[in-house]
Formats: sequence, C-alpha cells, structure tokens
Amino acid sequence: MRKGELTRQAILDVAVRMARYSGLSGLTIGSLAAAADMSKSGLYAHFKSKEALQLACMERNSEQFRDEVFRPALAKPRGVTRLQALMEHWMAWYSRPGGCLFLAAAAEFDDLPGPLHDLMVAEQRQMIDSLARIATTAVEAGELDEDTDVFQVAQEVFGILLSYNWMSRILSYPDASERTWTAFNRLIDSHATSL
Amino acid sequence: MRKGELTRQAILDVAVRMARYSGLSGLTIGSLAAAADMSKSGLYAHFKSKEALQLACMERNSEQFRDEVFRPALAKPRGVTRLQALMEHWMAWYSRPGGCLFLAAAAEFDDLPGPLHDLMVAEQRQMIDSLARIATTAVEAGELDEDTDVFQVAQEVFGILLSYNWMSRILSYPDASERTWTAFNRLIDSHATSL
DNA sequence: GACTTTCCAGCACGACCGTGCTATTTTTCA
DNA sequence: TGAAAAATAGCACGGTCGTGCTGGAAAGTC
Repeated sequence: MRKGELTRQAILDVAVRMARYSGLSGLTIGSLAAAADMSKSGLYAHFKSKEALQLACMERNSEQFRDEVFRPALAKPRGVTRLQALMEHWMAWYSRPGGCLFLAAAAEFDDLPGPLHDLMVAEQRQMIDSLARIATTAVEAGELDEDTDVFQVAQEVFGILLSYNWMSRILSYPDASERTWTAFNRLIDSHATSL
Repeated sequence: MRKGELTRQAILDVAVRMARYSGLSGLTIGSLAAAADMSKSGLYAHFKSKEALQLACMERNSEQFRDEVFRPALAKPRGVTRLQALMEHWMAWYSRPGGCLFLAAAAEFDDLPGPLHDLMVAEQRQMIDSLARIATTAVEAGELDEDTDVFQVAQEVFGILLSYNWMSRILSYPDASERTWTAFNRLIDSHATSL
C-alpha cells in the first residue's frame, strides 16, 4: 500500500472519531488537520472536496459497523442466537464514545438532498435488509413462525435498539438495558413457533 | 405585548423551522437574518448570544410539541385511547417537513457537555415521563395489567415511534406506518388485562 | 406632542471556513 | 542512485462566522 493511502486511512480514522461528536457537518478541515498533525492543504489534497471527505467518512464508518456488529453476529449459529448476538454488538456500538455516526448523519441529512443524503439512505437500507435476512434465518431454522413478516421484525428490532440508544446513552436511564432485552424477548416470543 | 417580544417570537418561528433542516449547530445568524428579513445585528440584539438563541429554539420547539402532540392526546379519554391518540399525533409530528428538532438536537449534543446538552436531556426526560404517565392512566382504567411497568411501556412505545421515523421519513418504506400500528397493538395486547 | 425607552440597521472586527496554487520534501521505481 | 512521481507544507484568496458599538428610527408613556 502506498504511503498516501496509508495516510488517508489514518486521517479517516481520526475524522470518523471526531464526526461522532460533531457530526459530519460539524467536521472542519482545520480542526481535523490539527488533530491529525498535518497542514490543512496537505490533508485536503487527499480528498478533493469536503463533501468527498464526508462521503469517505460514511463509508469508513459503515465498514467499521459491519466489522464490529454484523461480522461477529454472522459467526454465531443462524436463528435467534444470531439475532441476539447482533443485538448485543449493536448495543455496544451505540455505547461507544461520541455515539453512532449513522444516527447523527440521519438527523443531519434526512431532508437535505445531495450525495450525502443518498449515501446515508443507501447504507441504512442495506443495514435493515441485512437485519431482515438474519431474521429470515430464524424462520428457516424453525424458531419463528413460517408466516412471520421479517421486515416487521426488522423494524421492531431496530426500534428497540434506537430506544435503547436514547434511554441509555442520552437519558442515562439505568434500567434501559434490561428493558431492551425484555422488549426483545417479548418480540421473539410473539413470533415463536408454538410446539 | 411589546413590539420587541413580537419580533422575537417571529424570529424564533423562522429559526425553529430552519433548524429542523440544518440542526441547531447548523443555524447561522446570517442566514436566519436573511430569512427573517432583518439585519444580522438587529436580530442578534434580541438574543445576547448564539447559544441563547439555540436554547430559545429548543424551548419553543418543546412548546410546539406539547401543543401538537400531548395536548390533543390529553383531550381524549384516559387509557389506551389516549395512548393511541398520542401515537397518531406523534407520528404526524415526525412527518413534518425537516423532521423532528429533538432528534436532531439529541444527535448533535448527546456527547457535547454544555447548557444545550442539559436542556435537551431535561426536555427529553420530561417527555418520557409524560408518556409513562399516560400509560399509567391505562393501568388505572383497568385496560392494562396492574403490574405493568409503565416505563417499560414508555421505552417500547418510544422505540416504535423512533423506528417509524426512520423507516418512514428517512428510508421511505411504504409499509412503515402499518407495521408501526402492528407493533403498537401487540405491545398493548401483551399487557392487556385478561378478562 | 414632547420625552424616554426600546428597537434595529450600518459598519467593523478578528477568526475561521473551504479551496486553490506553488514549491519543496519525501517516496517510488527503474 | 538518479529520474519520475507522489505527498505535504506555505501561503493567499474571498467568504462567512459570531459578536460588538454607535446612531437614528420607531414605539411607548405622560
């Protein structure tokens, strides 16, 4: 790997960490350059515009999310076990310092048209699809009813996770985690095959 | 009411509408002044700092939320009916152009200490408490089990709403609304008193 | 209608923004 | 090791940021 590509990745690591706090719009070349111990212009040369930098941040963040949330879950046996593992890692992801960049980006670009909006939506859609696919494995494993609407499950699981993020990280409710699992178990039970 | 106070309110109306798109950090005095047909300094004089303007925006947004979501719900008979009405108006609130300022503010200030963070958390907590109180009326009305954990219900209802916001507004899934009600009904059923 | 208070525009400020151009240093490869 | 290519710093630009001051216009009060 070329030196330049290495530096670029190092910059992106710093940028994503900063963006978790300030959002992608709040990210500035100057402060990023200072944090990365580089000159503004030297850093800027790696991305031809600020928007390109922001897009690269989103993509890097997606990679990290796949690595830290989906990949460990996919290592577990298919079915409810995998779904549980996904929940665990997802909750840990939300608990990282600075919070989740996706949630920040969604709030920032939900109604602002442009490439950043489009990429954000595409990444989010892909995530929901992956979540639904894992729910499908639980149906195939015979753990959930055959007529289960996996997208219904995906939407509800995502809601449970979003609510966890708010209650735990933002409002610091101590029982948030426990209530999250209560909600999840109730959701699974209601779709579980009655033997 | 003095002229100044009238202008101040007019400014805040514009500011809140703008902040729904750009967030409270993205709000700038210059663009706000242009949108309000005022000079920068003339507008600025009404708030002694940008932070004060942002705080005023949050408070105004809270008033609007109470007026448009909680007040109509409280006009309904206590119990599940009221909870349903709350859901309806809350969903309509999320569907407003620009989205919900609370969600934007939560993403912006979740890990940035300061008065804006503190006010955001306080408002959000109050909202959850009000939501739990409405759930309590359903218990008192004999519609939900006596041993229902109303904060569990509040957390789950909020999750259902958050998920609706994402699926509907951000990802434009056409079935989001229907699935939202499916989730809500199952939640209520699981806590309903068995007669 | 005079007087006082309030409101608001004009203007200026230092700081930082994103973005380019130009050298110069560093890396890469023959 | 020397030539070609890539990476980075220095510097400058027009623009906008938040914030103050100051004077005149408008509103409120008697």
